[in-house]
Amino acid sequence: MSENHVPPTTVQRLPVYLRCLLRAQSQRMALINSVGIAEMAGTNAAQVRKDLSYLGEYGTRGVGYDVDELAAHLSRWLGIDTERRAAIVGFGRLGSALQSYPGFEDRGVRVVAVLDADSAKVGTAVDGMTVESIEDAKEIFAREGVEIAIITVPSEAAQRATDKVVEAGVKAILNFAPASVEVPSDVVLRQADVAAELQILSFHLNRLRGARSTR
Amino acid sequence: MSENHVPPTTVQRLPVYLRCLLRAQSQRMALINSVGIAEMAGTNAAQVRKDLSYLGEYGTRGVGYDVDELAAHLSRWLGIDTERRAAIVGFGRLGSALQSYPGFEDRGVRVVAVLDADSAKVGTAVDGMTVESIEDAKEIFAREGVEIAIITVPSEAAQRATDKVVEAGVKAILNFAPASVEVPSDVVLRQADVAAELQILSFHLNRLRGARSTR
DNA sequence: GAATGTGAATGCGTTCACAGCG
DNA sequence: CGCTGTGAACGCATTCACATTC
Repeated sequence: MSENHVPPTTVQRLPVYLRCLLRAQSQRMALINSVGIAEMAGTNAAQVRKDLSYLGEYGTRGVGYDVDELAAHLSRWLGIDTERRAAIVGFGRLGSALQSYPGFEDRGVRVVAVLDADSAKVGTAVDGMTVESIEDAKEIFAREGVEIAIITVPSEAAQRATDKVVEAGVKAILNFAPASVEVPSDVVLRQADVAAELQILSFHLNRLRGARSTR
Repeated sequence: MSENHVPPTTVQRLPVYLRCLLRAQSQRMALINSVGIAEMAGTNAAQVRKDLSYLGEYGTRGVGYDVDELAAHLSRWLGIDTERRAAIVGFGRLGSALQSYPGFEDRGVRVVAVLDADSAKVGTAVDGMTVESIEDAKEIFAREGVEIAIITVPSEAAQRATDKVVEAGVKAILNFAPASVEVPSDVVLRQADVAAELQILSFHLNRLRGARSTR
C-alpha cells in the first residue's frame, strides 16, 4: 500500500538499504531478498519488508527484489535521482575535509560551494573551487542551485551561520557544530555531533565493566 | 528511582543535556529547571525529567537542578569524569581533521594516537603525535590506554581496520566509513555516515515541494 | 514452493497529569 | 506554591505470523 507517510525511523534506514543495494550491484547480483538486505544492513527481514512497503510494492512474491530497480526507486525516494547540491559553510579543518570527501558524489550529493565568514579565507582556491563570503550566500546558492547547507563553523558562530543560510533560502541543514540552533519550522535540521557520539560510546563502556548504580 | 537500565533513546540525549549544562555554567547560572534545559536542548520538560529520573533524583522539588551538580552527575554517567582516550584509525583528510578537532578535549575525550595501514603515512608527525602502524594497534592501545577507536578509513578497508582494533581489545568503535561492519556482541559500534545524513535531508526536501506518491 | 506485503500483537518511548516534596 | 519525579495513557515502531502472489 503506497500511502503518503513514511515513519522517520524508516527514513533513517533507507540510505542504508540503498548503500547495500549499490554494493550488491557492484557484486553483479541481479536479485536480492529481504533476508539478504537485512544481513547486509544489519537488521532483520521483517523490518526491511515493512520499511519498503511504506514506499510501495517493489518486490515480486516468491522471488525477491530486483536490485537495479529497487535501487532506482530508493534513489528517487531519497531525492538523489538527480544530484543534490550542497554548500559547506565554514572552511576549517572539518569543512575542508568534507569538501574533498569522495563519499558524497557516489551517493548523489555534490558540494558545489564553500563559504566562510573570515575574509582572510575568502578567495582561497580549493580543489577547483573558491571560498566565498557567507554574506553572498543568497547569490551563491541561487547561482549554484544549493539546497543543502553543511555547517562546519565553531559553536559560537553556528546560529549566525544558520540564520544566514536560512535567509538565503536553504531548507535543509546538517549542523556539525555542537550547539542547538533554531530554525523555522519549514527547515529540516539534522545534528551531527561527533563528540556526543563518543560520549554515548563512553556510556556503554561504563556499563560493560560491572553494573554501577547512582553513586 | 535509580534503577539499572537506561533506555537507549535517553542515552542519546544525555550528551545534549550535558552540553546545555556546560553552556549554562559558562553563563554563570547556578540553577536550572526542566523547562530551561528543554528549551536549550530542543525537547520538552517532561522528556527531560523522565530522562534524568532514569539516572537518579538529582533535582530539588520546587526549585530545579543545581547546574554544577547535575553536570557532574551526567559526566559520571557518560564516563567522562575521567578523560576517555581514543585513537583515530585512518589518517586521511577526515582523520586528520578529527585529530585536531578542538571539540573533543572540552567534552571529555582525548585523541591519543593516530594509526594508518599505509606505511608511507606511518611516521608522519602531526600536532605532537606520530602516525603509527595499525599492525601495532595492540601495543599502542595498551601503552596509551585507548578505549575508543574512530575509524576513518575508506569503506573497503573498514572491516579490516575494525577487526584489527577489536583484536587489540577495543570495546567501542565510531565508524565513519559508509559500510556495515561486523563486531562481536561485546563491542559497541556506532555508525557515522555523513552521506546518509544528507540523503535523509534530501528525502525531506522532496516532501516539502508537494506530495508525491509512488510513481 | 518461496518470498513478499500486511493486519494483529507486542514492546518501547513519549506525553500527560498529578501526587509528593522542599 | 513550584517544580520534580512518576504511574498511567497514549502513540509509534518492531516483530510475528500468515494470507497472498508469482
